[in-house]
Amino acid sequence: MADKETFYITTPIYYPSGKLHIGNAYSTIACDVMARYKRMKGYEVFYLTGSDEHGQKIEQKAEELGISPQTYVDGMAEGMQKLWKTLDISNDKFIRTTDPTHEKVVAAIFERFLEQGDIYLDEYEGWYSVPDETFYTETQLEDVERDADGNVIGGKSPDSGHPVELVKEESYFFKMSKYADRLLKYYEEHADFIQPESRKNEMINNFIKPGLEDLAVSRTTFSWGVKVPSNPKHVIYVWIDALANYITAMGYGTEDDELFNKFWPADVHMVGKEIVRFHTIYWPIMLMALDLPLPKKVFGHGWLLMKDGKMSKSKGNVVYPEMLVERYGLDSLRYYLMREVPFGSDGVFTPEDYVSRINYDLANDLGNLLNRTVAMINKYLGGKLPAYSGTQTEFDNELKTLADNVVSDYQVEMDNMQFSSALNHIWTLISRANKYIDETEPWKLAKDDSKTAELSNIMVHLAESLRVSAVLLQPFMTHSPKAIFTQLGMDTETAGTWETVEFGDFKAETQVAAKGEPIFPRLDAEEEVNYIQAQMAGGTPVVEEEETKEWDPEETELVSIKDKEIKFDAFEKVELKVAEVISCSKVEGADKLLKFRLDAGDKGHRQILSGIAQWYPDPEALIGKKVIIVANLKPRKMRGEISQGMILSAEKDGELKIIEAPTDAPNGSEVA
RNA sequence: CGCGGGGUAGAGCAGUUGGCAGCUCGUCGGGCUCAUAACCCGGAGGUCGCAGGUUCGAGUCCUGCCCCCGCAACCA
Repeated sequence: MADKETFYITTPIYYPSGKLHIGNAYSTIACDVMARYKRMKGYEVFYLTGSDEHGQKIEQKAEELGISPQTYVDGMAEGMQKLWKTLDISNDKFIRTTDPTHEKVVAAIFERFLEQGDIYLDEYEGWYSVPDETFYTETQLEDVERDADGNVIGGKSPDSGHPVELVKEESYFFKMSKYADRLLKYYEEHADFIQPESRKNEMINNFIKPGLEDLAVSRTTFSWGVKVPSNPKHVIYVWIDALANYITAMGYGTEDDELFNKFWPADVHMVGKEIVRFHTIYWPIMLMALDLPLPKKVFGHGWLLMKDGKMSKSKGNVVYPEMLVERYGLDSLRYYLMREVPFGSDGVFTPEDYVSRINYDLANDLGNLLNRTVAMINKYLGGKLPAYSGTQTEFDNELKTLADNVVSDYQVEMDNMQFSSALNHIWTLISRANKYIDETEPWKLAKDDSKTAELSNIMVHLAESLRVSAVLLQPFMTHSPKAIFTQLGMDTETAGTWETVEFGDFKAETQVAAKGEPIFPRLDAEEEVNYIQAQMAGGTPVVEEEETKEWDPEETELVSIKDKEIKFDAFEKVELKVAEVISCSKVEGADKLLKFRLDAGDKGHRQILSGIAQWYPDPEALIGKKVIIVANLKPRKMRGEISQGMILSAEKDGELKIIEAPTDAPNGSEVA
């Protein structure tokens, strides 16, 4: 007996610098659906997710909070795994880049690259952008400045536009260019390596054809990471560390590499479109250098956007999955995400869509179909359902034919990870079944005792439609399919297996549930839309009836936009001062910026730029007002003008209002 | 000429290799009574952003233009 076919699928490992939102849940659920589908079809599946826990940002974040980086990431990793549990994610392992075995293997991989000459040490002059914490190559820079001989003497970061400085730092480099030809050849020979197709051209045209630059793979500016064994002042930089998780998680490079041998190469790396580049260029090259087979597919999915653009806390449009699960159930969330967004392109979340989808698809079509079917079987047949015995009428034939088509169409879509389309197909069967009831009019047959056989046959066909739908829904929904089998009196094991996916495969008499509870209760659309919006806006739910209770401040749930509480000393570092507006005008050629001349008790006046022009069409009206500024913020240039601080404003829904200080507060007085 | 994604029914979207323009919701009308005020049928509603071109035939291919949205510019 041959071994089962294997299937190895991964999510990106998430960087734990904030609370996970619905977008992260989206990637992970998508992988989960795929993993469950493959398991159902008999594959031996390994599903990996995890967290990427090194780097400067983590180091800083932990410092701000006054805890060690390890303590910080421990907490974040725990939170992440709790969320995956809430979402019924069926991952086989959760890899952390701070796992000792991972760190050990990463260090060994690095040393091997060094020995092979793939990595070399150079005291390298690079163009470094401080705010981005990133080095750029000459070809990446924007607004490049050159001297008379054509040598580059300056430029701007392609990410933020900040001027870059020439920094001399010792760094290790990976010779990417060495492998470029082999990589292109791999692309050619494996047409579906990068999906969707459009991203492949983007990679080739933007990065490979212009010539791959060597990649800096170590840092000396921070220490939270894997040290280079032979030169411990260097920390291995993110990509070698992070990407290697896909093989270290399987035991590669250790004595226990059974999993690795069994499952590598990965069948699918699921990634967001922003990191396609690292997974389709650097990762394959690293694997070539390790002499390992390359993954079969990298799928770059789109983003789940909000109606007014990308999710952002200041816009008040962040949706957290926990809230949706708690109020509407997990299956609804998983269904919505997989149905609403055509996989590969971007999708939009709106509360209206969310509620509609639940009501129309889940409550009205699917839930109600089950409910009316079970009710009729009880009412007309005493709850007894005979075994399936083939099609009797033209209506039966049509229904069965459609079901057979759905089963095969479904597989095509699932294999291509077109989850939305797969669900679409399932719903054509559900709709057809609802129509079948109208066509066959069971309530008429019920009045005639001689028609019991006919009636039974109709009910069996309905039950089979529901059962097939439920089988196909199993990767998407972790509760409802079982509830459907149970209400129909079917054994959840035998009724749900892939072997019985065909219409008519389930052949047993059953006794249905005496009273079928609706599996998806219908929602009051208006009320629920309001509820979700209130949650998105920042959390104060619509409950107001607790007025009468005595006020206990300890019980108040403090609503904070930032993720973590800060200690007092972190706040103390910020210096706030009262300043008087001496003059104020729009910055020439800038839409949003106002330029303030301020008396903040300095030796002379200071200038601050603020992006609030939109709300103050008459800047001169601000002259003489007292404002509050952050006085010890590092000055930076904007639009060529220096800005020496920041003016505090109140923000709600993206609208800004300057906070004014009392008019009799002396200029320069500290706000404490 | 910064990069990228788009413009198809009132709204949100599908439209594979060019071959009668579709889906969901809404809307109007009808049917049914088993069911969660659910279900089923039918109608109305589209210059496929604009202008050219290729073709027997273009939403689809080619050329030019217009507009919108992300990102980056300027939001500390």
